[in-house]
Amino acid sequence: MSSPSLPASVPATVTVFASPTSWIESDAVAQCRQVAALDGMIHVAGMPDLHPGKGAPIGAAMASSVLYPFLVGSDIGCGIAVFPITLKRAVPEKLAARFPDLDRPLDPERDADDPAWNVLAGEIPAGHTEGLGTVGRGNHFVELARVGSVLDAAHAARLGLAAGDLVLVVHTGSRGLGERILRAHTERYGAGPAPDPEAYLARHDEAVRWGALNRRLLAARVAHALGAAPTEPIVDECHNLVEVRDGHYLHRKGAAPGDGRDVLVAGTRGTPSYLVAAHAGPEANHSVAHGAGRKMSRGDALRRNRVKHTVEELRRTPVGSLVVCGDRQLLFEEAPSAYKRIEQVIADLVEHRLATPVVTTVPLVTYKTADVGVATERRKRGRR
DNA sequence: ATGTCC
Repeated sequence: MSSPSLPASVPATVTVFASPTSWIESDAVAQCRQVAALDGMIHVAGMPDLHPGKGAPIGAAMASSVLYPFLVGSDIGCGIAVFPITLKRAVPEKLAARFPDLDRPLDPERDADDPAWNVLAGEIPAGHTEGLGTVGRGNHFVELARVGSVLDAAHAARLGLAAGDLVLVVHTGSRGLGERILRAHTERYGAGPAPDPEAYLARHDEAVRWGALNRRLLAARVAHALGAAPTEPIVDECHNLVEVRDGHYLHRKGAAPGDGRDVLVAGTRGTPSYLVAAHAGPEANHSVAHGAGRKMSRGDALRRNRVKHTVEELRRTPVGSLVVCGDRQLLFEEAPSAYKRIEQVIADLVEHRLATPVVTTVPLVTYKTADVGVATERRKRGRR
């Protein structure tokens, strides 16, 4: 019995999980269609935080019979983890000053006696020590937050969370390692598929493990600096990776695994985040959103927010939290107004039955990059 | 996103 096979020219299906009132840039949808036209592509699922990326959309899960490294991008293994933390008092002003320098890597030899190494079980993946224990730039952060609303009491209790509890939220990835892995591919094959998927996946898996280790090291560094005990994460999902699933390659770029996992969907540095129970099916490529999603490009955000906001109001947010960020440009690029409303993203996930909110986390202190002195900042920027 | 383009 011969089964009818589709001609290779038929593009994959594209589904975007956002309500009509949600703002999705047409450029991002166009990128989804471009991806759908790639050889071997089966289905593209756009999450409600969908926005344009460099060549490929961010906030998308893309299934194909062919592995395309560029669809995952350079920050292989990037993800968000949540660690419970116990502190006697949580005064943002006092705690912000105690955050360690998370731009300085942990050196296995020089910092051999750093207690953060206790989270290391086994070898450092790929033997890669460059940048280990650092947060990076862009949308990455380490945040001390307080559990705000409890929206699913039973599920929150299972996670050991109650209103008022403190958590560390860590968003970072594989730093230079993932970038090196993608570059090794693109130098030879550009945006083409991986000719040896197993070889790419072996290196990819190391970057995924490195990212997870990096999040643990960062949480341990902060816990120790704040006088608390390091803990295991209660949530840790990676949103840039390839998963081999149902005999296909499921690429996630800014999309978290949504099949029965708990996921922290990041808000902004000035609004709550949502911990959700995800239950996304095949139509959504088993994925959920990873955050609020950019509403403005970095360039637009810098231009608009430089005239709209003062540095002071971005460092002290509407929810009363502090942002540690010695880089003014990054502060403007990452301002809450550069992002979509997290409530709308969550509402879209709920409406499409992809996730159920469990708790909100409200920022107290968000670390972006070391807080340099004003004089140093002026020298760096070379003006005024 | 990134030891990135001065």
